[in-house]
Amino acid sequence: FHPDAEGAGGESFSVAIPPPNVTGALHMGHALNGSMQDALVRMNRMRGRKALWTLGTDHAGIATQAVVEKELRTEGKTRQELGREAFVERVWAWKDEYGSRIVEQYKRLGASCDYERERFTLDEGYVKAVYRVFKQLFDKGYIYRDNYMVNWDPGSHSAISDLEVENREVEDTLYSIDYPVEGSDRVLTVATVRPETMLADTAVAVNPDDERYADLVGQHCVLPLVGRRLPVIADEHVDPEFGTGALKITPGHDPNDFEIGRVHGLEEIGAIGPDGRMTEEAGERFAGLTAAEAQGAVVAALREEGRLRAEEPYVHSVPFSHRSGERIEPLISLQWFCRMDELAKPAIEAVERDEVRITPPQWKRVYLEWMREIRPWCVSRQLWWGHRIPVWYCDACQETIVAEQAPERCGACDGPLRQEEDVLDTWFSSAIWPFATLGWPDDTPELRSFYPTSFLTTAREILFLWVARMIMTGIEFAGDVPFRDVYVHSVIQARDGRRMSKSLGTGIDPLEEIDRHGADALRFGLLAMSSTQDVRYSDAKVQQGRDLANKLWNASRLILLNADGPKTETYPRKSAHRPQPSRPEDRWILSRLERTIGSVTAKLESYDFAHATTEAYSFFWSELCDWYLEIVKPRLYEQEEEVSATLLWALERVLALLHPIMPFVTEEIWRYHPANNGHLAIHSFPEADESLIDPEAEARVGEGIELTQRLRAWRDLVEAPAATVLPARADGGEPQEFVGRLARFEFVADGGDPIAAVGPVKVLASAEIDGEAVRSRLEARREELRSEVARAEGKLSNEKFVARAPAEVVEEEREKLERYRAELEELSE
RNA sequence: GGGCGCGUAGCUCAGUGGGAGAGCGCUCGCCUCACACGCGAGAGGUCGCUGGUUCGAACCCAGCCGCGCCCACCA
Repeated sequence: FHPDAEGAGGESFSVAIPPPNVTGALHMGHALNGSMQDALVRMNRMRGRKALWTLGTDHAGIATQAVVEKELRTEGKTRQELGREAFVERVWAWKDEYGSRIVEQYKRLGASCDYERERFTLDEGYVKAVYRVFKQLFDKGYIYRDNYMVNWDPGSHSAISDLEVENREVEDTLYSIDYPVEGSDRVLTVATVRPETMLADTAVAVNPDDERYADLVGQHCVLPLVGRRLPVIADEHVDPEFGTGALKITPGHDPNDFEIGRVHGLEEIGAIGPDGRMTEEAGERFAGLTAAEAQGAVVAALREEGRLRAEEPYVHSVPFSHRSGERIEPLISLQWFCRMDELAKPAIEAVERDEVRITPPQWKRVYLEWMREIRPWCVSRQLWWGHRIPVWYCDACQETIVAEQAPERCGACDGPLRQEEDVLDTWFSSAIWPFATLGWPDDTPELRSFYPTSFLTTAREILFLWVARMIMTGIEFAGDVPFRDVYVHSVIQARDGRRMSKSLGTGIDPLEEIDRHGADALRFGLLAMSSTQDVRYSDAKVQQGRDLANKLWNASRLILLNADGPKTETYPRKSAHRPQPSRPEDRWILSRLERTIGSVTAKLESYDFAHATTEAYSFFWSELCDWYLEIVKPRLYEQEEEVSATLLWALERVLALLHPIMPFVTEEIWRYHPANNGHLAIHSFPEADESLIDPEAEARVGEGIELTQRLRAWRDLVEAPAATVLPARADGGEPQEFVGRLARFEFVADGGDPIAAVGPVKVLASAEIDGEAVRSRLEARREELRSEVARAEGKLSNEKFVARAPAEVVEEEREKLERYRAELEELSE
């Protein structure tokens, strides 16, 4: 799993794993995603490509800091008490102890990652890459610092990006509050679900076309409880239909109002602080209260003053932190931002031109639409765990220095420097994962050999958060797209159709499933149930995988213990060589095998894992085991050479074909195969051999199989005892040998009058058969045939059908009619 | 508010213009010397509803009903 870094990118096959959080445990999403990546990595490795699957973990700023802070709390400590340096040391200690857990779990899944090249988003070389990127973006003028409205997460005490916010429906109370108009007895009634934010109001807005208030624009209201004069402004954002058509403007605590405020040059007041408590700006009465407490107090005060016009329940969507689950507090703060528009341009073109192909294709449009309206990215976080932003301030001369390495003193005044306290958004570092893991910014052999990577599999939820950003940084910094293909896979839901989630208790632990059924079973099951649309987790599919592993083992045992003579020598013994059998059944299985190889391979290559797995399954189970092995058992027991060669060859190819999906059991069986000359993981992957495709043998054996099935069905219908061999006569040539053996019929030259006809076979009378059952069976079949004949005749007597349907369809219908008529004729004798 | 997707056998899902499929479950018969995690044979579906296009519709089009997801600054 550790390929040499040599040669150009085109000769290799490389994949960068979506780095799991160091705090994480393997969940079903990892397991599915890992199964897909491993299937393709293993297939390409077997094909002789230099296959690198880079593994690593993400430092996951908020999540990891939260875990360690929780640990501290149980000791009665806080991170503030510990101080930044000691706290960060503590997190590293935690990482050293627990950070490899998820890596070990990937091993249990069978992921063929390069465990010797494991990376971490905070390891030394990676930090260098992050700082280089920050510096270059700053120098280009993309990164800047600004006071701006951000999503403040009171849970993690940090700003978070728009993409880390989720909206939930919440029932709040909508309060209507009267704002008296200065120098008049009129009032403007405004509506709000957050009355406490009124303390930071700096205007009231109405729609410019709203005639009701036209005369008030330019006048002032007086803010109740506070007494501040608020200008009445006109702005198109105000919907005259909503409430009274008057909107309180709180630029400090509402994203909409912030925009309006900037346009109108309004004052921005912060009445709620980063700790979620009211600030001095809220006034003496409220300062220090939590926002929720303040809400109660403000409402009570308004009620007392008679300003509260109405209260009504109101359902609307409210932003919550995806990280901490707490309600977002929009507020203005000084943060670092990254302009995205310039970076987005080439990333849009790359996808438009299919330099990055997105599968399934509908996601291409979703990506493009989002990218075309991309907004600045707030990249700073008020955390301690992460990449501390490489910016230094000189308090003496107000100089700001951005550098990849810590400068000693201020370049301008030689004064002392202090580094920015904030760290970078975790996604800032994961955005450069595909090339930073390969050693960028150094020109390493790995980078030359393995960049760009071959493909990325992902759930759609991180298409914007991660995938889009990797495309942008890849083009900007590594000079090429980070991957050629993006496959957006389905989400595996809980058994009841809900999301799998820890908080809902709906998660299914893949490691428990591995314990229960084996990693191969889980991998098979996940691939079989996956598709492009969401599916419920299916225990049955995993069990199907387990059953397949078992079947592989047992069928292999039958073959390996009997083929090719007694096994006393150690392997490698005799190679499985390409057989050239003469019997139709041998040629049949080889033909079916090669077709399956071609089809399964094509499906794996196009990310159609569900069909690839089930097709391989049904070939192996139904055709190879149920039919071929049963057909050839007598020859196999005699260790006949031709059947041995055919079976060993087929087994080798089936094991190799299935290895990318079920690596453990196939590798283990391979140890016993006489052609073994090393690990199956690096054995060659089968390529469909067209010369073995044999339509003639397929047709001939197909007939035998059909006849066998009809004979067996007939036996069941007439309730013939299972073990009894029934006498029969075949007019016009005896069927293939296996038909009689597998259906338990004995063909005799003569033997009296037939009691029934099953295709070309005449069943003869015998003591075990109930004559009445035979007669009713015959009648049932005649009825079936009469209805088929009627259906075909009806179709063919439709002049329009005959005239307009394609000739071969009409011809097919005629042939069917002939066949059914002939059989009916026969049975009517 | 905009966008995407789904509704097919009891369950979970394939099938996207020419006679309805898989796995599980169910019924019947089999401990047949690889496998009972098995073998053989079956039952089971007006393909959400209503219209339309077509010689022909689960499949294409329109509308309706039900469900899910993503995006979005109406207090």
